[in-house]
Amino acid sequence: MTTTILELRHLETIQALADTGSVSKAADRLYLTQSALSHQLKVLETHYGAPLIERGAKPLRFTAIGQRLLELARTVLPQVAEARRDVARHTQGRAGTLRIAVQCHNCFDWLMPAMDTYRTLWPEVELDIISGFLSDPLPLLERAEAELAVIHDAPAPRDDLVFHPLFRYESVALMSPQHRLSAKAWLSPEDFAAETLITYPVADDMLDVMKHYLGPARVNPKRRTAELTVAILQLVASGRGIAALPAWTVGNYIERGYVVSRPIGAQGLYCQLYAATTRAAAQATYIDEFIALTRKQSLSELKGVSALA
Amino acid sequence: MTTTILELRHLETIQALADTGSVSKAADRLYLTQSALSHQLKVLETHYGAPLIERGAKPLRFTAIGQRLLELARTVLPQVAEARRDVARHTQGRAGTLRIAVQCHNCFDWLMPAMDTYRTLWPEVELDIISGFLSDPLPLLERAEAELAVIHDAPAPRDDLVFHPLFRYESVALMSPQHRLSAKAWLSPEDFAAETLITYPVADDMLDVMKHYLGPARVNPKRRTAELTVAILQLVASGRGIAALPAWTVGNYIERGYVVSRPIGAQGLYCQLYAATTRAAAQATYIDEFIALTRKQSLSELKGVSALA
DNA sequence: CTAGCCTATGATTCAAATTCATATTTTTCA
DNA sequence: TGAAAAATATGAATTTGAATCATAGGCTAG
Repeated sequence: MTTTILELRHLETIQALADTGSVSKAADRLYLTQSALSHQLKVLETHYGAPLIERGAKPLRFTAIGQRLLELARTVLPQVAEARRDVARHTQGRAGTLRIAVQCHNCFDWLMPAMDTYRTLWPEVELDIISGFLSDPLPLLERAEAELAVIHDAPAPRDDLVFHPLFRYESVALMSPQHRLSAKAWLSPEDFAAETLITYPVADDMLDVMKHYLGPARVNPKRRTAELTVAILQLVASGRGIAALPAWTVGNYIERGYVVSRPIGAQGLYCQLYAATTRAAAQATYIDEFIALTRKQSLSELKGVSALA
Repeated sequence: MTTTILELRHLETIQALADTGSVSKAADRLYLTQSALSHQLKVLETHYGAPLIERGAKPLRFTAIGQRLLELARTVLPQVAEARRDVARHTQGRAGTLRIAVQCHNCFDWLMPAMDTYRTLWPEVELDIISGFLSDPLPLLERAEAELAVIHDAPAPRDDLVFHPLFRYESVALMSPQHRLSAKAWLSPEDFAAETLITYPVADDMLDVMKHYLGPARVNPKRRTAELTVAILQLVASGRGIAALPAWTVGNYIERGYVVSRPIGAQGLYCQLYAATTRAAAQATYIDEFIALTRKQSLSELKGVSALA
């Protein structure tokens, strides 16, 4: 009778489809294969006897019934999420603390908006940022001085900690539009050698370019440091050197022609962010939700950011 | 991450649990086994680490988190149903006609309320009742003079028609409280033999007692007929004879002591109602929904009615 | 205490969702 | 336009997990 072929899973898919604009990207976000979503869609479409999306449309358009199901997803999924939170509040202890240890300057760019959203969902959770800019924040977790640590790259699996993938971003080289290197399609380690590299005043292993590109290539350019991103960009714009920053931090400046960006290496330099928690904390819904929310919000609002397996 | 263990299926289960007050009854309603629901519950409960229902409570009480999920089900499921209707309106032709052929007098008791509810959900569907009180309404389906026929008992499977189970009800014998047979716990065919049987003025094979009980026993009591249920009951109450009617039609009269009821046969006489449609009509969502709604509403509002496999 | 009803559970079966491998289509850019 | 890259579709294999079956355990009422 009321054979409910439709499940929440499908609504998640439809929402991801709308958010990402493509089947493959939606699959990434949902931690599924593209094939899985394609099959899911086919099941729904044969069930309804009509397509949900218009095949061969670049920004992915929904048909009328696709729209209607999307609307359903948009109203229903938040209600489900809210119920989940309420249930978690009942089953797990009342409130909780969430102290977040961050390594990198730029992380504030996405952490702050995510925290703002989170606060509306979990008002009772005490949120804190611990920013000593330590090169290794994991000991903070062990010593129970933080519940969550944002770290670069996937560390070796550990018994006591869990690593949750956040997202992947591209670090790009920045230079003034007049800079001689702007003629190149991408920068090699040698290109950096003769330049002044403008960075935050932190250790090398906290700088993506050094750790993953120039370090392995044994290139160590001259340095100049600035505390603030704007200061770095100002130095870059005035030709004092080149910098390397995550693509998302500089989108505006590039659009305005203030500076130009070039890939680091032929393939570009991609970096990965993970959230680390203790195994216990990973069980707590309020922490789990913070990670999921951060991930989702960052993926949809930051440029040049993509999902991570 | 946001591992949605919860699915619409679970919400359906929780709602059925609340509606029926027991796991087994809920299973019947959902066309699942009791075991299936028990397993479902266990999955949810181990996931949340807490029970959803209080074990060993007769009318089945929900825990706090069970309540919360029930609340979710009650808000979400209607939204999903509405979306389903909207999608059906898009994919299948605009409006539709639904002409219902009924065999039995009593069917109006549950058909009318169901039709009222249905009209609010599918206002564009033209609803009609065809009540010639024919003993076999199936030809009406074949001749496309009706879209749905309510019939007694499961007929032999046919290629061109689909039979949808509606529900099971008990037909009970009715007599005045002073009647000598009221001393018996249940009535045998012989008990009927010496009595006057008061019935609607229709053929024998449309009367449950005759068709399924007295007919096979070759008992053919004296008759007296009346058009209206109240008239039959009046005759019964005044000792002019006994009657046999579905339990749900006479609930009030029995409670007030106007008449008393006794099972027909030691096990009671149970009858089955089915909705028949053409195979094509069974595909149409608006017809399918009518059947589902009728079934559900009758099961929850009529006394002495139970689910049918 | 026993019969009857309801629920729980392990084992098995069955269905369905996902992945894998690959084909097909579409897009991009030289 | 052609070739490479990206995105999507699809059949088969695999894996997951949901339902049933068979049965045991509990509770209630007579």
